[in-house]
Order: sequence, then structure tokens, then C-alpha cells
Amino acid sequence: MSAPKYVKPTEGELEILRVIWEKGLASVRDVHEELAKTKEVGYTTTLKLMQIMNEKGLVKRDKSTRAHYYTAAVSKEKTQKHLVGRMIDGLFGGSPGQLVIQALGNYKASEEEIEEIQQLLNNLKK
Amino acid sequence: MSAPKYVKPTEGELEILRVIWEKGLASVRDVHEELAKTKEVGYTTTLKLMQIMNEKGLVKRDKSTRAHYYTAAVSKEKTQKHLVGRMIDGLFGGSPGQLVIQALGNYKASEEEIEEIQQLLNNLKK
DNA sequence: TTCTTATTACGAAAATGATCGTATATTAGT
DNA sequence: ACTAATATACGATCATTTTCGTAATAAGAA
Repeated sequence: MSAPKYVKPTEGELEILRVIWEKGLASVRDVHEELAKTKEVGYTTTLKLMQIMNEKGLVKRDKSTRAHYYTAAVSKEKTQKHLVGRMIDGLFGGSPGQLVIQALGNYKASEEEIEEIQQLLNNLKK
Repeated sequence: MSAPKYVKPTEGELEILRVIWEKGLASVRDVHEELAKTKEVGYTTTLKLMQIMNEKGLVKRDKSTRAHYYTAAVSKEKTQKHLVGRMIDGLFGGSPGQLVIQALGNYKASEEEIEEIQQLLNNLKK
């Protein structure tokens, strides 16, 4: 029994994961057409990347139909947590507060989210 | 007059920038010894990387002494802002609040920072 | 069936990043 | 001046990621 080692998605893989997270279930064509909206990329490039992601365990694949269908094998939340953690350690000296201050200072959060964050902070203080 | 294009530091370059940001002014040996504390790496590897960073404009170099001295050409804050922005756009659907909630939910901030964040939020609401 | 189209499989090239060995140059100590 | 130590320069190699061309395969239309 081997520990389920975390696999860090590359930039390109992350783009694909985003599409799959959004759609839930997606064929290569689905993903490719989404990516093609924002950048020039060949179909087989997307295909290859998704095949590699399958080997790495980032996605799962249903081969029962001709066009294979993919689902995410890693959750968006887990992935976010990992990458945020890396950023905190690598860029903010291990201090999550510094990251938060940077983010809130430079980028505008909605009123609702601000409320939500305040709630969260109140809970954390207890 | 060309716009000063943002250069995204690689992982390895970021490690070096962190050392330079901390020391303010650093020779290759300074940086290398710092890096060697946490990982196995050859001196000329660090040197090469710093030379590349100089070409890219990530650091500035004073060649007037035998051992060249490097300073950061990009500020820590600007770099943090860029990378945080990329993460917000790429992983949190453009919503800074979501990033903040993730960070605060998963990683423990200090009491002081929590206070600071609350202050900041109060100001943002007005 | 036969032809066309769409799909996966596969291999390899291209691009990028990281690593290090060796050559050359500079400095300081004797 | 000579030597040892230490610095930079540079090219080559290796690893990873991205890209895509081509072949094989499967499905549907005529």
C-alpha cells in the first residue's frame, strides 16, 4: 500500500483541470474547444496532455465509448490548498496572513465576500 | 520606448530572489551558502542561475569588485502581487475573496495578523 | 461495403529550466 | 614573482514540459 503522493499539476495541466472541474465530465474535444477560445493549440496537444494526466492520476478516464470521457481525480479544493500552501511557504515566509493582506490590498473583493471573511475571522479568534 | 515587460521568475529563480530580498545585497557565494542549507546544489549552478537572472532583468549586478554583488531588480511586493494575481485568476475564478477564504481556512494566521486583516477589511468596507 | 470523418495511440522534436564540468581570470598571501 | 584559492564565463548535458505529425482504429453516412 503506497501513500497517495501528491502530484503537482503543471501550468498546462492546470488549465485543463479548470475546464474539467467546471464541466464535471468532459471529452478531449470539449476541453480542447474551451482552451482554443483563449489560445492557439492543436487538438492532439490537448489529447496528449490529458493522456499524461491520466497516467499521473490527475484525471480518470472512461474508455467505454469511442470518445473517452474524463473526470477530475483531484479535487479543486485540495489542489487550491496545496498551491496556496506552496505560495505561503515560498513567497510569504510561511505566514498566511501576509498572503491575505497582499490579496485584499491589491485586488478588490466583493461586499459579500468581505462579510464572509469577517465572519470567518471572528470564528478563528475564539 | 518598450514597455517593461514582466518576467515571471522560475521556481529556482524565486529561491534566489528570496535570499537577495532578505540580504539586500549578496554575492553568489552568499546566496549559494544560503541555498545549500536546505538543498544540495553546486556553486556554479547557483552562479549560472544568477547570471541568467541578470540577463532577464530580475537582478542587477555590480561588477566592480571581483566577486560580483547582486541586488534585486524586481521588488518583493510587485512579485507577490503578480503571482497572487495569477493564482486568483487561474485558480479562483478571478475572486480574491475565495483565495483569502481558502488561505485562512487551511492555514493558521497569528493573532496579530488576524487583527490587522480585520482592520483592513473595515477600511475596505467604507 | 466503401468512403469519410473523428478519435486515440505513439513517437519524437522543440522549448524551457536546472545542473555541472572545465577553462580562464583575478586576487591575496608568501 | 609564484602559488593557492576563489571568482566568473561558457558550453554541454539532462530533465521536464509542451507541441504536433502520423498511424491505427472506430463509427457513421452513402
